[in-house]
Amino acid sequence: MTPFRQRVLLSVRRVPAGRVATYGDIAALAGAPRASRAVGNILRECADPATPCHRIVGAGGALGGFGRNLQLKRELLRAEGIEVGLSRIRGFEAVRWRTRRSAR
DNA sequence: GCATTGACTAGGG
DNA sequence: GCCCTAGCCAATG
Repeated sequence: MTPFRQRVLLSVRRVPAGRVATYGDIAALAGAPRASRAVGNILRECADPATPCHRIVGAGGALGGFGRNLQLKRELLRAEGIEVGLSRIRGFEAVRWRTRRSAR
């Protein structure tokens, strides 16, 4: 478990239910605004049950990925009150989790 | 230490 | 709105 990875997972846990954050947001909270890609690699494992990795989406509301369970990701988000289109979050800006530091 | 990979992003066609 | 390209980063072999 590398320090960066811990910061990323920690940041993901800070996202409240019913809200979503982008890989870039998480990267920024973890201290590396440009490491959105690396964040994806870390979430790819998604081994920690305490980490709501399904709340992390791509910029602009793109679903992103979820391994072989992208379908599940949509259901989880939908269950939290987030409307998901074919490949996008509906009302993304409205449900996007924002804080002083996550705002670019 | 270099090369490859991937749940990314912004910009252009 | 979709496809491609070029940067960017951490993890892995």
